[in-house]
Amino acid sequence: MSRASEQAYAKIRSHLMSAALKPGEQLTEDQLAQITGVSRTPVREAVRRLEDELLLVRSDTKRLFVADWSRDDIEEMFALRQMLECHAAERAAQRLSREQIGDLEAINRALKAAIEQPEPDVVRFLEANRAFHEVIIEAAHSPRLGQLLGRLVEAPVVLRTARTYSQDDLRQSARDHDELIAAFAARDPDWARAVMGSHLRRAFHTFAKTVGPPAPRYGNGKA
Amino acid sequence: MSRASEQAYAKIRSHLMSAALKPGEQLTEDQLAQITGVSRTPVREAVRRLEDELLLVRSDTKRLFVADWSRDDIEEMFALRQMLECHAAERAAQRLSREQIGDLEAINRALKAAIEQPEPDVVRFLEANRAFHEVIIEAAHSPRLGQLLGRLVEAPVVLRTARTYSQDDLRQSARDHDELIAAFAARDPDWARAVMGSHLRRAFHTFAKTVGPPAPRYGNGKA
DNA sequence: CGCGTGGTTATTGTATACAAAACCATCTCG
DNA sequence: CGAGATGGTTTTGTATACAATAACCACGCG
Repeated sequence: MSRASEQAYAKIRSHLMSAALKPGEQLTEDQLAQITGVSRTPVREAVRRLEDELLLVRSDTKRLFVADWSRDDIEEMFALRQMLECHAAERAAQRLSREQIGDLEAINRALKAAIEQPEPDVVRFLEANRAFHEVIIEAAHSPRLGQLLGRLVEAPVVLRTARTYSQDDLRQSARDHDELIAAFAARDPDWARAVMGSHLRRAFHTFAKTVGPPAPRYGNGKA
Repeated sequence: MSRASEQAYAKIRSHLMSAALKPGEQLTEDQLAQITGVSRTPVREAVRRLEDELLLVRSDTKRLFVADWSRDDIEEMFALRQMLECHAAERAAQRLSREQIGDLEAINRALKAAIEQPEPDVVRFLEANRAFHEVIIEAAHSPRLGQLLGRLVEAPVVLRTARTYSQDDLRQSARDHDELIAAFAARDPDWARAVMGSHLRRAFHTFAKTVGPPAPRYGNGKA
């Protein structure tokens, strides 16, 4: 993307991450233009992208708001992500090159290094985690699959950066990654799929704990 | 979406369907502005949408082209669609209201009516087919799932409207729909998923026959 | 004769001014 | 007192002019 609109995108996104812009808050294009230092035209471009990624939403009458993900939204998102990313893992197991498997090992070493400190470096962890999954999606050789996943993966992470991760949770993720690498090395698609499935499902529950209780089976708070 | 950009979107799309704009052809924003009768600003908006739907693509240096779907692209798309829409069928089986099941029956009657003529009305068939699947996705109650599917479903259909459908193929589709309705009425998610799976996989093969032979397992024509 | 190189044109990206639509407070009239 | 109309204000949508960048082409050099 071009310079100004890319810059606008990055800047708005970082404001969302830092919670300078809060879920539910209304935004105007002018306001974002001021924040980003470019005119409304590239801002509109950036906003469209962020809408696609579900970080921003529009009301019925075109007013712009910071997205506010409910627990149900997050569960739905994880279910879809699990479906797609299990598929990716299965394909990747049949396609990963030796080099790519080596890359995954290196990334996971970096991820472990970020954990094993007096105070785990969550930012580095998240970055390594993202890179790990990206290699897998890349290796799946399904461009549209990558595109669809790009939409889903970032949003809840970005909007809830404040959440706390226990060191045990992080370590379990690293172990999952180790097992995924083993499945890939064995070229076993079924194994890879199964590990990815439990990896993501656990990640969901870990994530959900910090958000709130599940919605009741029938009826809801609004009724 | 707003008036001008919506109009631009619809007009460009119909040009793609009528093959007035051919796969691989380069486009300029000015040219599209002339065709649609609005300025470049809403055209850019429309183009973004069409890029999202993979009907248009950009070269590495931002040049715009009509997308040209290969057989492999179409197969990939159908695989993703199958994964997502089977999920939708499963959820829909647990959630469809009596009214919605009635709607499906009505839509499928209309679909059959479009087929059972001396010369099947393919346009009406496609429209009924789209409506049928839409009810299911709606009933799945998963807004993001609907959003993802919206991306995938239209593109190849639009870009290959010229294809010919045999009356037998169309009849088989109608029968699949009948069985889906039966599965929904029985509230059997497994059954619904299975029928949807074979329905779409058959649709892919039907579609693929008109496109070309599968790519060889190793190597390709380019080498 | 091939290939870089500079200038020229075509195309996309950005800013800005204006138009249309939505919002909101207030007033009017039943 | 309240429902709904009304006008001013805010916000989004569109057109247009200009800036930046990429493609093109012709020319000269090795």
